[in-house]
Amino acid sequence: MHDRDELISELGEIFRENGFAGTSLSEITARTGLGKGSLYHFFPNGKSEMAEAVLHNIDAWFQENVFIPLRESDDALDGIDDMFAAVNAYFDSGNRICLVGAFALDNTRDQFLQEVSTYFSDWISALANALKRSGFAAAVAKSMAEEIVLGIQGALVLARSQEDPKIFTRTLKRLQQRIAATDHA
Amino acid sequence: MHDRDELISELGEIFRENGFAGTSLSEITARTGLGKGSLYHFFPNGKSEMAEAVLHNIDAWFQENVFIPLRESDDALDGIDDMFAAVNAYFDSGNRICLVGAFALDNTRDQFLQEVSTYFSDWISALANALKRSGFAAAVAKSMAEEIVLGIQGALVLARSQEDPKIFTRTLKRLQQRIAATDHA
DNA sequence: CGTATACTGTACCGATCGGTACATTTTTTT
DNA sequence: AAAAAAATGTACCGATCGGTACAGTATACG
Repeated sequence: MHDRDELISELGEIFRENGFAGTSLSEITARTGLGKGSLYHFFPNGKSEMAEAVLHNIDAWFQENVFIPLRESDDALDGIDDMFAAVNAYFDSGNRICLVGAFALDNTRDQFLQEVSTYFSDWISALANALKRSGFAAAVAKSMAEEIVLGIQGALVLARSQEDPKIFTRTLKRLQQRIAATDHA
Repeated sequence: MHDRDELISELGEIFRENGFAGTSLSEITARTGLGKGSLYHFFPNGKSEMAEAVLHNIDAWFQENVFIPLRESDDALDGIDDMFAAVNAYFDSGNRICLVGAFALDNTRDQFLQEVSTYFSDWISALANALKRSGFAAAVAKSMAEEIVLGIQGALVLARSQEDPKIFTRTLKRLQQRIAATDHA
């Protein structure tokens, strides 16, 4: 494991596969090659601090690659296009789930409530902002943003259930298409 | 615990809250009031047989209350309306998650691949069938059905992440609305 | 160089894990 | 009532859980 960032993203993959409760320290030591000594040196609070770090990394990635472009791109529609491209890359064209969404579903959520909650609310508000800037009325923008974010989450669930990542990519296309097809007031 | 059915639905709630990996036998004995002796009498294969039973019960409920009405209602649009009502009731207006969707996200899926996979494919195909009967072209019906099922799953994720069940109910309304608003070929 | 600091491996902890064995109790059947 | 079957409580199993202690090693820095 080269650096801390690489370690944290490997931790993320482990949590994605097994869930938080389903991830054991022994799997972490096996997959990362790090002994408990090292692990607890980097994360004195153990498993939950590791998950915090992973969530923080995810947040930072989305801030940089999705939320800020959405809010600050000169052309709002360009920012939205960039979002779809970034999201498609991040979720590996439907082969990778959303860890935050997975955490949200069971009582893991309660342990990371702040992170889980703001991840989605930031996303929706950044996207609504871009839609508004692109000409939609505020209420319409808010509603569309919610629909898009939720559509992405649902597509990830369905894609995995069917072992068919194309469900995700075609959903992304449909959502993107609908923005273009909708009246820009 | 009156009967086996009541036991199985309590098991379902426990799995919903904790996930499969996060559910311990000790929590099950505490919540159901049944000792290990009884539990292993009813489910000789332990936790995974309990989950199988829960998934089977869910499937039976959806078959009866959703899939069959969708396929066999005299008026296809009535069947679809019934689906939305049944789904809203089942997911307790956004206060209850979809266990199958939750299982789909992590490696729990692999242990129940058949059940997870057919739950969604049955749902989509039954809904697509009703949409087709109501006048949509086959390809459109298939696409709409996928969009609706995935929208429901995404809404459950988002609602829980925000502790706001209204996200679910308003998504249901929007999806239902869109069927009416779309050209019936 | 020497010394402080960062990192790591190993042994160990009590608690809990899922599961088994089996005798006892309760219920059903005759 | 007697016998059979279903259901249950308890004690116990080895394995693994997350976490700690700490000595040892590597690395950075003066």
